[in-house]
Amino acid sequence: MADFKELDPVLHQSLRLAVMSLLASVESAEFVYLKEQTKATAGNLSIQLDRLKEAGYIQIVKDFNGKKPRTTCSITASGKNALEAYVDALKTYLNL
Amino acid sequence: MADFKELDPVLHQSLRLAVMSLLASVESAEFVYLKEQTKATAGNLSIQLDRLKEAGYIQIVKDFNGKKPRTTCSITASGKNALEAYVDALKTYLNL
DNA sequence: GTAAACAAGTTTATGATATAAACCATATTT
DNA sequence: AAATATGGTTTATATCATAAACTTGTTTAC
Repeated sequence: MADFKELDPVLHQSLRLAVMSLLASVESAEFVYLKEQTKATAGNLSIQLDRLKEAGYIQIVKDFNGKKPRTTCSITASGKNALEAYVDALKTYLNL
Repeated sequence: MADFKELDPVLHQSLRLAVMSLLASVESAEFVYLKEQTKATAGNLSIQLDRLKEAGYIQIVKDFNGKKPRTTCSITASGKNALEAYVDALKTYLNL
């Protein structure tokens, strides 16, 4: 009877989920910070941030901090909703 | 701070997770039953059951029910442990 | 009694994904 | 002026997920 809901494939990936989890509780976070927290490689993080952006789950703003490039990410309303839905769906799989 | 643990790649897939979830709460279940409950195609289910078996998370017994082939699956102790560990790991991603 | 349809799976082929490794541009240090 | 560091992006490959086709045998319809 569990009626397994579809798990959003964008969120059902560990690095993207970790990023979303981090972004859910802050105003915004920089690439370097996300990289440290998730222990991801820069390449992988770069790609997964792109996918989250393509999905409309995060916003990415690029500017310069002095002379250094800076990539700042923040979760969107749509991203928050998707994350909540994902958690709900997961609950039907596990008994949480 | 969250310290994102590795998510067991065998369990971090919806059909396999659904199967494990179903098997966790029953003595055993047949292929056909799992197929109905998960709404998976037979081919996909066949392959994912193999992978769960390869991982040592389930046992598969094949026999005949009258004249029909029957495939019966049950979770192993190792599978139960892995599922618990997976759920724990997920909790560090989401705040459950 | 044989052709067609059904049941229970398995195998194959391909398209999508994840990730490491290589690369680029600029800045700083030696 | 090399070498190293910073902040990323691009590319190449190996793995994975899944649909579609196939297999083996059984039941039903003609």
